[in-house]
Amino acid sequence: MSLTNRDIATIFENVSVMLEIKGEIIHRVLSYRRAAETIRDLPRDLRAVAAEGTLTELPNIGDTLAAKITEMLETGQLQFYERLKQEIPEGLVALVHVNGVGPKKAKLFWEQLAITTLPELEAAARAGKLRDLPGMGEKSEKKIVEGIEALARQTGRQPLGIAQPAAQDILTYLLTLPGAIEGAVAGSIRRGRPTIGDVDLLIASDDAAPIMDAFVKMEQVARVLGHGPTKSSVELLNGLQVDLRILEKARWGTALSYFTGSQAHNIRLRELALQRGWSLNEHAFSPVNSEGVIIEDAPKRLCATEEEVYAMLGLPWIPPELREDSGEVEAAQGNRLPNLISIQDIQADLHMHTTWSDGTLSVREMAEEARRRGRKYIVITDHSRSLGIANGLSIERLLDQQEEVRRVDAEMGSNFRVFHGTEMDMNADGSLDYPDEVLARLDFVIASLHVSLRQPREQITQRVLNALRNSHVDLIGHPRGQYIPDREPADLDMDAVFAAARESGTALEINANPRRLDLEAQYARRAVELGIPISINTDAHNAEQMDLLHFGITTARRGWVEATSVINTWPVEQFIAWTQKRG
DNA sequence: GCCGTTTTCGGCCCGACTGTTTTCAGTCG
Repeated sequence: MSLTNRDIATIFENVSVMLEIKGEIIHRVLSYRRAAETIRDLPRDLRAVAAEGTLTELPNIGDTLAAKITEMLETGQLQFYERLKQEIPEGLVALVHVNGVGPKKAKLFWEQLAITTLPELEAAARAGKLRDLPGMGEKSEKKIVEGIEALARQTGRQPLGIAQPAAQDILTYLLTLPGAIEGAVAGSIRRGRPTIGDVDLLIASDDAAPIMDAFVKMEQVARVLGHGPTKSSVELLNGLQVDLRILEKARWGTALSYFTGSQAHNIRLRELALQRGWSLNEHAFSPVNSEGVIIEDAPKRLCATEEEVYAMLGLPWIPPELREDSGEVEAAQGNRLPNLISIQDIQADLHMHTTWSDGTLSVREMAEEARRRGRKYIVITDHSRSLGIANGLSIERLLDQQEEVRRVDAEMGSNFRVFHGTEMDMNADGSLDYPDEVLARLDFVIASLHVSLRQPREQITQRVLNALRNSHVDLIGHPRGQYIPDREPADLDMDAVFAAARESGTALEINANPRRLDLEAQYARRAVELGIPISINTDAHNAEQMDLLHFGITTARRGWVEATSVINTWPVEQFIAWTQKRG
């Protein structure tokens, strides 16, 4: 029984909560939590890092936690955790997931009423047994019942592609209200995270109260979680939580920076501020004395733009997509921030479908829609023969299609090129879905996983390695096969995939469809570090999906990707030369 | 428990809102 990165992250997270319930000092608690986050976002198998002996080079992993990781990898369990479970019931961890219940309350319920599970807590709350506990009352008891009910119907994190338009709609409404000067969608949506826990909106106004009132009274609001003069929280009918913050325009820079996060990035900024003699919050920079205490009557420094905030810290403005405390502050200090790719850099879409397989438009229509959106060339890549559900192309139909593609290419004129490719399945048995002599006749070959995504690690990794070793294969499409939020990625050995891609020079895709966003940012970043070419494509099955490209660009930016690493930023001549050289 | 151009020991970001209090602890982001 071997533990995965995710298992180990979960154990550290549980340890963190249990230590907090135990009353351990908060910094030790946070160490476990930060380590869990590091591991959860790690683009490599911990086993490989441990084998290299470089665990302590990971952020937030020191000697102690490295030893604990090693123990878990070797024995499948953690003695420290097992002992902790004797002391603190593991079930208490679930209690703190209830909105309004934290470590102190969980401990109270356990010690006073022997509650150790969610059902027990709900029963006690409904029976009115919580209200007489110290610090509790009828209201907080009712809130716990509601919190448990909310947990039950909670849909979990929302895909960026759903949350972003929803957030924009609400913001647009709020900006129609009198007194609303400016607004922004902040938080994890602004940072472009693939899934969104809650929506953070920011409004600049000198008269917050009426806007707040309108916000909590919106028709799609199911429940008001909090309602103060400058900060409110609501749960929408669709389960999405939306937080609204309102500040004056003169504080827009500090407010937007604060509300964009991430929390870890904010902490870094505040530490930097302290080093420079300032306490930073969402309102302003306040001068502090040598003990770090705010000097009350000294003038504060307000920032109306984010650029001013970063300038106060001696830094260039850091793009939101980088604000995860994953090296961006150090890069900014060293003037080494990446020159991130932008949507204008994209010249081509190398992955799209037509009515030949499961698309809704013809080759000609797709070409025209792509040209209308400013692309200079595209590759038509319909599904291959084994993917019957998507009307995959037999060899005969594939060759027929090539004639049509050539004809459309000629019709479109020399300023727009249409190439012929395929999105070929890597079959469950490890074979590729077309023979080499067929692949040799295509301009561009994508290999993708669509079936048997739950194969064991060695088996599914081998399928991808087989494709990478075929010189006709130019790109691995949506490499990890995830589908947000329903389907977990395949259990691929990404170290092995990267090594093989580096060897063969095969590109890896960032699929821009917000249900995929695959490669995810941390993997894209690792791929680029290794010199592996990237391609950002829409995988469009219709015209509308071509407009989702920006999600792919955002994901690439989160992965520190520059245009030079992305093959579809190239002029068409360079693209042709690259594919021809690959054979 | 981590981490380091103020430190290998002694720090570790900061404020809004709620409910129960009568000045504040707990929770959240």
